[in-house]
Amino acid sequence: MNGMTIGKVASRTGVGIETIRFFERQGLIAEPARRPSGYRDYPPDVIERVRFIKKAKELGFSLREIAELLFLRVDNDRTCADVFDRTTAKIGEIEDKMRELEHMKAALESLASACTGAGPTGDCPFLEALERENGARAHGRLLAAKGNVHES
Amino acid sequence: MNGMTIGKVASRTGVGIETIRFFERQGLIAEPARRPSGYRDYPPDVIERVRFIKKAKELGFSLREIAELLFLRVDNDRTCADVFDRTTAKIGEIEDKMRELEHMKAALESLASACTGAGPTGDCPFLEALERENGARAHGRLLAAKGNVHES
DNA sequence: CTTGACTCTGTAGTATACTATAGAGTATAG
DNA sequence: CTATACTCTATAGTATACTACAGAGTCAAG
Repeated sequence: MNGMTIGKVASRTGVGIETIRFFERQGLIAEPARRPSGYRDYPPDVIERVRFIKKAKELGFSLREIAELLFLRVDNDRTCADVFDRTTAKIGEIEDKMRELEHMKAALESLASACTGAGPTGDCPFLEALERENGARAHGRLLAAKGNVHES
Repeated sequence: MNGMTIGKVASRTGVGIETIRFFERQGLIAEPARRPSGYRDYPPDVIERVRFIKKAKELGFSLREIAELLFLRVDNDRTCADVFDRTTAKIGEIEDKMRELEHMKAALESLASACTGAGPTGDCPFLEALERENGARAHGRLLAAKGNVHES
């Protein structure tokens, strides 16, 4: 029984044929079996893998980082504790991203509600809304993610 | 009195001098005032702006998208309703990113807990964990974000 | 058994986002 | 004053992630 050709994978994932071959060269997807003709013959699970790569890129992960996620496993080189550490580190990175997104979302919501009410106040309403969020955070909650504010 | 030189902005934001000039050429930060020497003279709020650009990039926004966020405002070209629409669209994009991140986080947590227990099961434990999450979602919650699964 | 769509390898080109360098002027500590 | 650090413009180079050929072979409907 044959699997999918590269064109099928491309159309089912919304990723170009050239890009899929590129991912293969970069080691992000395994070299597939070949048909007698030399055509690549993909197993079904390549679809999930390509879709994951696509999504992760949209979330700001580089192909190198995506490879790290994809190769998180216990094997000859990595102990279970090592994988656990890397995994929790990745979880931390993701939580950071989520916090920043939540922050941006709050700023945009503030901007949207300000818009329905009064007009613009300053030069960059979005950054002002973000600042209001920063202020709210500093007083009410975490205070994190403000960077080093002191002079050098 | 004088504001900051470009080197100060660079050290306080963790962004290179060349990159700040690049952001200026791209229109992401306004051309600053100049000192008699020709040196750029930045107001304090450029710090927040550069930090925002840096963070937004880490969240997978392109410089073009970041510019769109930065220029969300009511002016001669844009009505209030237009800004409201764009803002809510951006909020939607952010919510999508957050959902994906939550999904990845759950997969990684599943991977971390599986690791402390039994050994690896298949070729790519991470994608398997992600699949388990997909399954859980399809049965318990949203069912969204699975893409088009049907044949073409 | 041909014709049009698909795939192969290899190489080259593009877009985005920096990053480095040259050559000259400016600022400031000692 | 002068040495060293900083900044200027302009241009060129790099890394990442594709994207587009060229030229040849393969597949599948009619």
